[in-house]
Amino acid sequence: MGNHTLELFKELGISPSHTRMMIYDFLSENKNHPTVDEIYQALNQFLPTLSKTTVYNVLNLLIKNDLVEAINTSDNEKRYELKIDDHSHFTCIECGTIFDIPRVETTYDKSKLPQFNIVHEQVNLLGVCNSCMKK
Amino acid sequence: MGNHTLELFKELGISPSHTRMMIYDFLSENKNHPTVDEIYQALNQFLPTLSKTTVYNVLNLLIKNDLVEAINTSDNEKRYELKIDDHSHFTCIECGTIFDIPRVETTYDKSKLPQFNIVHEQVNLLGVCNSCMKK
DNA sequence: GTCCTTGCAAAGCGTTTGCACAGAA
DNA sequence: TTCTGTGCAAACGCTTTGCAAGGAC
Repeated sequence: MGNHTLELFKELGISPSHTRMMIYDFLSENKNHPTVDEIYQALNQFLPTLSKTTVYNVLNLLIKNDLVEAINTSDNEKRYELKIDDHSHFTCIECGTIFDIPRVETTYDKSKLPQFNIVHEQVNLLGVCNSCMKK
Repeated sequence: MGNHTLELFKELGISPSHTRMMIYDFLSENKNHPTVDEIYQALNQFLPTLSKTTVYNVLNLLIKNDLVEAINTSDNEKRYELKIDDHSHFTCIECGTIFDIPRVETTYDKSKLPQFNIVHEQVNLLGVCNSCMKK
């Protein structure tokens, strides 16, 4: 896994520092859209001198290189995820958790939107998740 | 228009103060997803003692009453719109402008997502708008 | 009088910036 | 040496909170 990350970074010309690979691998292993604080808390055990600034620096670097995507949440806090598989999101309006779901297909006529050069689409379903429904 | 707003507020039990109706009417006439600051700047001419706190207060009140929806943008600033017509969004990745577009239909199988009670869906197309393409 | 809207000031909090230190090339 | 990754501290900007003054009823 780390080996794959190493090669990926080299291909993109990103110097593969320990911290950068740790953050990338963390996102690769934790598909729950963590916040900066959650990434920081988790990695601080292994990198005792880690700072949130570095987490921000690395995430923004990975975003520039199209490896990571930021999700803007309603509570003014961004969440981050690897930009690898094409999927959609379900957001629970009770607890705010974001779930990955299989890609939701859309149907629209591009010729009716000639004023836009559409390159990407996001679908977010909203509702109540299972554990919140039980409450 | 103001008359419609007055009745709408009364139905919902919202006391129809001048400031509240002004903010609602502003959103009704300006479908360009303004920020709090844009609303404040625009209405401050007519309400010289207006404060941003009041704009926040009113918007959050309208959100609670399902009249207004907040859009979370990538620049950590929320944008607001009336929650009336069912539409989708196109966001320009160059200038950040959000355009309303006709509702984009989705095709997914609800039975394959039994763990979620889906009540709403959002579609956001991303790309470059006309005026940014010319640059 | 009581309740509620408004708004000033301050706090809160996520994020970015300035800058310096240390390590890599 | 030069460049670059890291991290402390401070600044920044949007949003919320505390609280008091004034108006509505």
